[in-house]
Amino acid sequence: MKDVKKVTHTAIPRQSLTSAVADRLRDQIIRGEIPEGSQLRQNTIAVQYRVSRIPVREALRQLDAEGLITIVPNHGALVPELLPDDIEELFSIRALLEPAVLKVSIPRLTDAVLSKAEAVLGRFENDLRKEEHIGNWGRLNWQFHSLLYSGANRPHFMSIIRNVNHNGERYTRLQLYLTHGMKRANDEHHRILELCRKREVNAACDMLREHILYAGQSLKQVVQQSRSANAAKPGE
Amino acid sequence: MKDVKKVTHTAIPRQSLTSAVADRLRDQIIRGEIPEGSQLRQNTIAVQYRVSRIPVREALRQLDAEGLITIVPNHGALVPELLPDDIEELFSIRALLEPAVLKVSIPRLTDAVLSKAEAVLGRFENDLRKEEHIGNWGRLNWQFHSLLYSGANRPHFMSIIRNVNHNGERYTRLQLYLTHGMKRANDEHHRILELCRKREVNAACDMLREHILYAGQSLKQVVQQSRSANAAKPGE
DNA sequence: CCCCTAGCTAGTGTATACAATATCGCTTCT
DNA sequence: AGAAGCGATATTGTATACACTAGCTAGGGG
Repeated sequence: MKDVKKVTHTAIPRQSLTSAVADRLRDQIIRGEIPEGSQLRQNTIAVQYRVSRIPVREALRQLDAEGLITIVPNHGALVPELLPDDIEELFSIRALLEPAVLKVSIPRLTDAVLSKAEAVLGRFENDLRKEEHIGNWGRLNWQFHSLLYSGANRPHFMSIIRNVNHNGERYTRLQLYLTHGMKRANDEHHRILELCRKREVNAACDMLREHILYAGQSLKQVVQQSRSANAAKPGE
Repeated sequence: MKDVKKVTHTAIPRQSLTSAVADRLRDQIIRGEIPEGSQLRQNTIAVQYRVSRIPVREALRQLDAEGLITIVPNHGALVPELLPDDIEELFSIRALLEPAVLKVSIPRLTDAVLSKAEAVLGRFENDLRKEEHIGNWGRLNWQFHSLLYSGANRPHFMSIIRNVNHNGERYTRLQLYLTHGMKRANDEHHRILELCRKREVNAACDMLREHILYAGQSLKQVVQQSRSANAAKPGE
């Protein structure tokens, strides 16, 4: 009977409203549904989600610490603007941390994990064919990457990498329309996965680093172009 | 007259209670005044600081996102236990990120910054001689390191590095009693600073990496010993 | 006509009050 | 005596209410 309690406890992880609000806001920001520069009004969010402002405020504090929003005292929370320099920074952080984790992870990757990763790539390609529904590209991309790192058992690394990826994902949306970039990313994913299967640690890490750096470079270019285009016609 | 308003606005940056509470709690955790394993009772903290529980809760959310505490739903906030593996992880993150930032920073370091860093080392040695008052070693150490990186202008890097340093500082206290380690760290600081002055980028970055890795290694050893000693006499 | 200021309004910051949940000791039954 | 269930208490979670701040607009004075 003791087990029942434990099972229900893990089965129904009634998360606090704060966490729920944080998750949904994070998702909306990452997907670009809440665009950069937006003011996050506590009351508006509270009404939307049918909660009081307390959980909203706590969620905002958390997202601020994750780097997704910026809280200005007595001024509220903003989704910060995304500058090309930020992209370069975020992707160089990834290029440093992720290969280091992969290196430790590869020797401990099980076949189960590898085929899970393959399955994720399958779903990715499926979405890619449909052209539409690119909304969960970011989620699949993160699933793939984090699966590759799962053998390393490095929680601190993972927590940082996750945050940085989330921040980067905000930009990735822009690139989505460039099917070219996604196709290339997909090919690279397959080759990286293959190298992991063969346990070719150094080659896999090198390719991962290149993969990340290339994505950052091309993304930066897209954003720069998009910015200058917007600057040309500033009034919406 | 306009100026008056502006001046007072910048002069008295009345931070919110939430931020103030977060700062003081962070400090207490880093210094070890709140030891690992502690339960952070919202009410207790609120009474201590003469505030309501609202700012306390928000501060706790923030510290949780910074990795300094762990919030368990309906169970409160804990200062997590510090395991040797965590130390290794935290210091390898530093060893990856900080040299990368230093590399970009060195060419842009001004003489003013360099002498500021030197001054920090002076205060450090002063404290070292007095033997006591090692309480602000962590603060000085961080000042020195962040000064060296200040030329890079990499806010995302810095935010992560700051958090990781804070987490590591919790352990550093243990090593404080080993004056040997601190003396060595001080020497290394001087040599790193000298290399920065000479703009010998690669040498400085290499030495910084070694500096970090060595600190991590020796700290890990100390913690392991301390743990096994405590395990021998578990009942306090 | 412009500027400056006072008051109004929207929004954030904080406190108090209430609800839900967990913990621990006690009783009770076997 | 031991274990299971129940209840009292402490602690967290959430809502409502109030206080403070900032930004804007309209009105008055130079």
